[in-house]
Amino acid sequence: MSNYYQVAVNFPSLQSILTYSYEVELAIGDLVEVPLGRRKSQGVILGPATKEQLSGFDIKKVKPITSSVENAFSLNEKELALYKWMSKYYHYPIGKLVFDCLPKILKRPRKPDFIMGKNNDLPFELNDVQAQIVNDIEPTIHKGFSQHYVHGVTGSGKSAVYLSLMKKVIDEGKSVQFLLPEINLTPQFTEMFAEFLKCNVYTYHSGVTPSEKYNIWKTLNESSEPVLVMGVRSSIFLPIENLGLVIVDEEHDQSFKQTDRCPYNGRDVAIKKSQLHNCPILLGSATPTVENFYQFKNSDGRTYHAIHDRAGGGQFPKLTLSDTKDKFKEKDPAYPFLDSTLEQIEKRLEAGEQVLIFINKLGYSNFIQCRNCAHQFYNDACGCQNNLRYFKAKNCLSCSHCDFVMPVPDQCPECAGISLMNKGFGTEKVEQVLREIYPQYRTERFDRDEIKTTKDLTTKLNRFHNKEIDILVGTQMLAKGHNFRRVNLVVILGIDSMLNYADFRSTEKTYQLVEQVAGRAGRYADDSEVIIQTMNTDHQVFELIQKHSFDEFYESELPLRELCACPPFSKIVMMYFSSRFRDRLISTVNQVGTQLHKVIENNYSSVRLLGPTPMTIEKKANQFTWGIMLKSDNLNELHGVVSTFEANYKTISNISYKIDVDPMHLL
DNA sequence: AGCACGCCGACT
DNA sequence: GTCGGCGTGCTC
Repeated sequence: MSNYYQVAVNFPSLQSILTYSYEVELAIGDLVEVPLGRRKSQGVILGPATKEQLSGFDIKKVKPITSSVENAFSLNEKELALYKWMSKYYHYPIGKLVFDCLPKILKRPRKPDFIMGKNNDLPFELNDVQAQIVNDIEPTIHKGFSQHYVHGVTGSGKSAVYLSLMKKVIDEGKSVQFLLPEINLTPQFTEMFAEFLKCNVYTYHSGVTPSEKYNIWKTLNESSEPVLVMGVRSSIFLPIENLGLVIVDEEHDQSFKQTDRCPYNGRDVAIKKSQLHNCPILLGSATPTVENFYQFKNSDGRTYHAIHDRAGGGQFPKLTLSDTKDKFKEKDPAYPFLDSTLEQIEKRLEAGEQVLIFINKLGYSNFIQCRNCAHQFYNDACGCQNNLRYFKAKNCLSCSHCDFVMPVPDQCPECAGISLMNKGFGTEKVEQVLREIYPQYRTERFDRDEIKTTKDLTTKLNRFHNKEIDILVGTQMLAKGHNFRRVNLVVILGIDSMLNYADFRSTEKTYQLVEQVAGRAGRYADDSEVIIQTMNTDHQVFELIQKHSFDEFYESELPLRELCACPPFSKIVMMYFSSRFRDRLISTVNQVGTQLHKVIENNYSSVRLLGPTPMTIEKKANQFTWGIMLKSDNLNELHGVVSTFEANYKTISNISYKIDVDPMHLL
């Protein structure tokens, strides 16, 4: 007599749950190998198949499970519950989700590397504010699920709060999951925690090999010893027994959102996970997302804590806005620097200090153009409509949306003119300009082009710390987590493109960037400065940052969000449709649009539909993409619309779609 | 997603 | 003739 099971199979269809039989009894969560068509696939047992499920189709079609996976590899109840929740919330097939998130299964697990905690006593006393926060949160450790927020300026000592709470949890024999962005996961940070905790500390990030990841999974799966797991978003899928506390540091960070496959937000999955494990979660940031600021200040069952001052009494840098309107021409040798900015840079360099320059663009210029016929270079290969960026050292033009690269031609392909001009600037140009103006100082770059590996990163940072570099020109890579003792001046260039970006979060993102950048400077001096060159000197966000009144930015942003029915006042789902054929795509999205309008009208009247509209870059890598936006303050109705769509949508060849719940970027 | 089937164009 | 392009359809 064989048993019938519902198996979530690793294949990307909405109906990824199929029925299989097996002679031996299997448990829920067991991983198995199953025949799928003419090939094999992996699956996870969701449960026994009921009579109704079996009566739905010809029972003779049910195939037997090939084998259960070796080493009794099995998901526990809580892991499965988390995957089930994600599958529903993100409208993503469960079978594919599980095998996307799980490390690759290997034959023979070994003991993974970890740092042994030293359990030393904390060598510091918490200050009053920190102690108050710990005292407020500590009693909740025993009381099941609860949510807490620490909003602390850079340098305010959030880590001391984390550490104190972690120590208490670990000492009680429970485990801690600590989520943070890749860039903040430094060995020093990890070792600092290990120094004071009575448990093994595991780190989990992109540098950890697949076999090591599997070993960590397996070790945690088989042990219930208290551990600290410090990891990036995907570490949330590690099975941790006896979880006592979850911490998400830098909660606002974009890198918690996965962009490929299932577009989940690790922070939100972490909240769900702590709910399933019935333990508290602590989010922290110097620049909270507007959503969480609102949630934690306004709803029951959540606590919000603020640290307004830097721990050592350090000062905040002065913010200077320098107006670039009509100030310079692009052939000016100092472009894109204002004279006043250069004066300040010089002053700092002469005093033996170092300087940081931020630009959120790579390369030498945004694009090049023929002086004679105004010809511009586009990406003809994949049809991206945007200009190709110019990289001077590599002498090439490259597309920022795909991997297309072409050499710079000697003459204009239109008119054979030989003079090409540069428009806009990036890190490479800024580096060159500074090297020309200050040959006596060492200027280097810190961006994705220059830093390819973690080794490059540490080498560059060490050289900067050792003052082998005077001026560091970098992208956002440089804005996170680092402290530089000799830096008291930071210059921000090209922020206008961020501010003017058509996204309801553009002000928030600008605010976060400036605050984070300001956090890099002047932790150790009292005359530090951040200079922002901008054409929007009168933008309110700068005024609010200048005043350094902690909450005012949020208070000013909320009414705007309410007015446009944006988060936190509504939830958003984006539906993207892509195809190589523009006409087929447009007729499909229009059809879907009209049908969804009817669905909304009949059953989900709280939902608003916007679009269909083409993506800002409509064609990318030979694929056209259009989007439909759904908004509602009623999450159930929003899910209802998406589910109705999924139930009724008939797959059309050459058209694919993707659902993004709680998107980070719109179009 | 794979993988096969099947239906058309252009090669030894 | 048949090799291979990819459009279509299915997976318990």
